[in-house]
Amino acid sequence: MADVSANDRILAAIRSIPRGQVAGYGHVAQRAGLPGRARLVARILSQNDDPRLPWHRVLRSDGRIAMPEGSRGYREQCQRLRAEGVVVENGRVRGLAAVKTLDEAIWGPS
DNA sequence: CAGGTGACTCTAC
DNA sequence: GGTAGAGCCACCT
Repeated sequence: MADVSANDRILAAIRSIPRGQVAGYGHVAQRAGLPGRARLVARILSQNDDPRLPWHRVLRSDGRIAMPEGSRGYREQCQRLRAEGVVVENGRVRGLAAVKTLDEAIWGPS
């Protein structure tokens, strides 16, 4: 059990996302040491139970909300992002490119 | 063990 | 920028 569960690593990666910032599933997965497991991240979030987990900061590679429009989580995510200063337009997030550029500035070039 | 599903990603048209 | 097809991994029936 010496290894930390991938689940916890993913949660930690999401937790390390600064407020007002957003990240992609693939990005989070890679940061958690699980390249290509973006689907796993999605599953974790769908099963997660932690209300203080900034899951709303996790978006798709297209910078879009990762759920059906009109869904309850969809509205919640959109509202929370706006509350943090993130610009959301038509289910899409603006400034995603800036995030990609700052991704190394946030987590470090390693 | 096989088949189906999902808060995904990539490439091609 | 949108749509379509294939690839991917973990979980459920």
